Amino acid sequence: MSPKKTSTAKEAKPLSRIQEANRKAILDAALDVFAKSGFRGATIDEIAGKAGMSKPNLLYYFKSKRAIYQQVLEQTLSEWLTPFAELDPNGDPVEELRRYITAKLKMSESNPNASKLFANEVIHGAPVISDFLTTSLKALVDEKAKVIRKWVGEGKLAPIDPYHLIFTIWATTQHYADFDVQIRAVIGTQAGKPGFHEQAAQAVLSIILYGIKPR
Amino acid sequence: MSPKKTSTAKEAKPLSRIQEANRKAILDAALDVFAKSGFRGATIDEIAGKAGMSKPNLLYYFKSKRAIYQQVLEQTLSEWLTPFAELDPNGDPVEELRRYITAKLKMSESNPNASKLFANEVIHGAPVISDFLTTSLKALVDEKAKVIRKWVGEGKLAPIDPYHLIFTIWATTQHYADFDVQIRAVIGTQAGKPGFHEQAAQAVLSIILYGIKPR
DNA sequence: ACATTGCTTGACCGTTTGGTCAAATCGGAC
DNA sequence: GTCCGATTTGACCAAACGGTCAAGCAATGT
Repeated sequence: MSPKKTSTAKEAKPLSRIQEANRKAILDAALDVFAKSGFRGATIDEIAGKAGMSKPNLLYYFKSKRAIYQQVLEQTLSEWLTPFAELDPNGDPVEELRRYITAKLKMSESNPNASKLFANEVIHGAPVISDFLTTSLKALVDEKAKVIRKWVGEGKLAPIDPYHLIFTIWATTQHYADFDVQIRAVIGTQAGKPGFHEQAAQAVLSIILYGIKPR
Repeated sequence: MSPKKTSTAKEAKPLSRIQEANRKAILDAALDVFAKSGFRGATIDEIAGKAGMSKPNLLYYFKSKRAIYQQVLEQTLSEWLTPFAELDPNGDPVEELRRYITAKLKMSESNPNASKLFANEVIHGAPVISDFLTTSLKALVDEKAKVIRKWVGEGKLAPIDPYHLIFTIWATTQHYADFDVQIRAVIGTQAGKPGFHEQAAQAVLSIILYGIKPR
């Protein structure tokens, strides 16, 4: 709008260069620490240390531990849902879902902390994002469920419940991020190897697309 | 020394009636609290309160917070894996897996706290049970993977990687326990209704057995 | 009745942690 | 250089928490 102030309640601050850099450092560090230790287990000191500053300095940029948590969670959520929002009603259903599942698995590999942060929040009852879940997320899922139902109606997908399909995709893809320690413990060395995540994507896709009954 | 016993290191204590009752009350309360708040977020005071006793009294039965956690985790783990261990190599593969998935979903419904406790532990790097994961669990999974591979070899299952199939089943079934808050937020009122978990089981089974491609 | 053992708790301690504050330092505008 | 606001931090505080301890209470055997 204007260089002056017209916003409802929040001032549109210019955000100096150093502010921007420090806020980013804090949020990056916070994602690590919150994902590793949960909200309660994380300490401001550790986040500050990882961000390369003192605790009071961190609190100069964010007014409380909760404020950092909220910010990093919010930021993570939106990027996490991007590929889901991009499911194209006009594309080929199987191809769209294949793309989505593949993208989600790649995200779980490249940024497992985002998944863990979210999982932790939800497991503990979503105290911070329950509003978001019942409004924005629900609306988005309802919309995509309609798309899937349309695909089913057109005979382009087997007759499955769209919501449970979405849950199944979320569950399987996020599992590779959230439970990576368990997966590594169970399958041993090969979990870290380069081709592993492609193999996982292949297997998950195969199951979800074709099932396990012999064909 | 001891009156008679000659056990390796631990004495086999008789465990009086009142001890048994109190230990059980503590472990039940601890499961609730640890599942809700995680290890770090849980407080001895809250566990003691829920178990109907004072904090020092609780510490009379368990020597530390960690000791309670270890015990409740251990106990939960074994019962959690029971239906997996019961996969019968001589049964019909599809029927065996259907039974397993159904049982697991039922457990997620009746005792979501067990699932949440475990999920929390693993997400945070499995500090307490990583030994268990790399030894007992790995051995069990390896054994069952062999069974699945045999089934595939006999043409009774489509050619899928057994480990990823197991992970997929774990992921989907536990999702209904760990993310129940999100599921309720997204699908609204019908999540609590009586038939819901049967419907979920139906959908999950349909996807894993037959896939989503039109047939 | 008494003693011994098991069970329970109020009061307390040391540490950790979220958050504050006043003072010091930095950095750009003039 | 000088000034002024932005940035940074050492020192500190209050609350929360895990754990201890000595003393009280209950139960059981003799």
